[in-house]
Amino acid sequence: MLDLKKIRDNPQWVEERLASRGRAYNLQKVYQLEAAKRALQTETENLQARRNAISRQIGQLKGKGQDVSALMAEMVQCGPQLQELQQQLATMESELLAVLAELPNLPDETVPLGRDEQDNLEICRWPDEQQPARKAFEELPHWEIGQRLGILDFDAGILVAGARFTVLRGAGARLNRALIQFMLDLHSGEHGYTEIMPPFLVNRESLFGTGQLPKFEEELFAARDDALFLIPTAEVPVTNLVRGEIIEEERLPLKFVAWTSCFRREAGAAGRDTRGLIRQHQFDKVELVWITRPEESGAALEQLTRDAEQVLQRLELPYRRVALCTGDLGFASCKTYDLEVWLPGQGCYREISSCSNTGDFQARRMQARLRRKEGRKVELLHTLNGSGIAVGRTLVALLENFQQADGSVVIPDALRPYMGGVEILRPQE
RNA sequence: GGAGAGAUGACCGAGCGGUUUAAGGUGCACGCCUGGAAAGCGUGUGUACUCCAAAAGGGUACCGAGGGUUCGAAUCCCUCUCUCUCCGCCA
Repeated sequence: MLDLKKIRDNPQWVEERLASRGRAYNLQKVYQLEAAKRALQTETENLQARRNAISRQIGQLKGKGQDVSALMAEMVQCGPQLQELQQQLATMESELLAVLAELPNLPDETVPLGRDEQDNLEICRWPDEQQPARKAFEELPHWEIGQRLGILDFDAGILVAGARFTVLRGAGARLNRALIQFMLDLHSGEHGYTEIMPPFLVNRESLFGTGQLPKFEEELFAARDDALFLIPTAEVPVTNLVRGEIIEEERLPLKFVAWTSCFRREAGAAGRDTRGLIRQHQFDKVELVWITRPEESGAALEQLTRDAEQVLQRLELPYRRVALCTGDLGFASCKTYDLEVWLPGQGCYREISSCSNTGDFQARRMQARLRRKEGRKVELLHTLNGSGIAVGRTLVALLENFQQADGSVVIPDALRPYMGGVEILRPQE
């Protein structure tokens, strides 16, 4: 959520920043509501002050056994009038909140201007600046590799659940688990993150806090009889760990890593990535979350992204880092780096991690604050999140990058200890 | 799922319709005292919004959440959420 005071003090700048996302946001309603609300608030509070004063007087006089009927008579009109004002005020406040809650975050000044993903800025490639060379044989897409190996069973997914669900079998299931374990060990053991195992179902308050609600409800799976939703990302339960908290400055930054399954309805994605594991209703992801002081979040995004890149490097998967342009930025983000892994089966780079600084945008929704050592002042925290990294897509990348001419797939060194020493997956038959 | 108890400021804990602008204690901060510390004494101690050009200083709201009764609600009524105890069921 945006800072109302900032909107009030610097409307032009805010509108300009919002417009850089590629569509016009009309803030007229905010200005009007805000001004009207303040006027109404003053009026209401003045009346409340009067009521309180007279009520106190009544109490005191009554205590002395004096007559209070004159004062009581005066107060009789006060009640309904006050109730009317309070109701108007409450309506106005919730209208204002509703408008504010749907405005996206302001892009950071360092974010490249652009309309859509075409305008994203490539920062670097790994292991070098070349596009990875094609192999001497025809490289297959992962769904074919996986089916030949007998580890990806798309038909079974459809059978037990439906489209966009997949069953992993044998070494496929093991590989998925090995990747999770490898990533968690790396981040908690070497990068200093605290491992979290959060609930996979969350309430509305949490989803509002991180910005999925109210605007993106159609993207979520909901529990029918309870006010709970399946998490679309671990960002939701993990970031909300600080909701409503005031954290002592010296405890920051907080760094969390969590494996969860993620559940997304993919409502707007009909027809896209219908084959394979790229776009599923359920997938595993290891997520990184930082809670920082405001002045730290810029540097934190760089570090968080490097931590995510480490996963790809250790797994020897070629990738590039891309800075999203203003038009491609997510709702809550003020700056995002995507990591895109090379997929030879498709001959392109695909997103495998998205690392975002949300500044104080989520913190304001969550009322997550810090207390400064000096001055004891309270300020909003900054929150960041990034995939470290998407497990299903990593599995895809492994299959496609380490496939051999004979249909086998080599397991990279870093993963072998987690695969019980298995070094190569061979086609069945 | 059934029965009961409860939810008050950083923490403990009183209050159960108007002398509470939330008693008292602990903690914390500052000051006095001390060679230094402890003890003792004194002062202060939340959040949000708002009024004022700003500061100083006011005002309003917040005693789990939301409604209601009342001139006035932490206190009475209703609904919900959560916690604890016992019973049942269960990985």
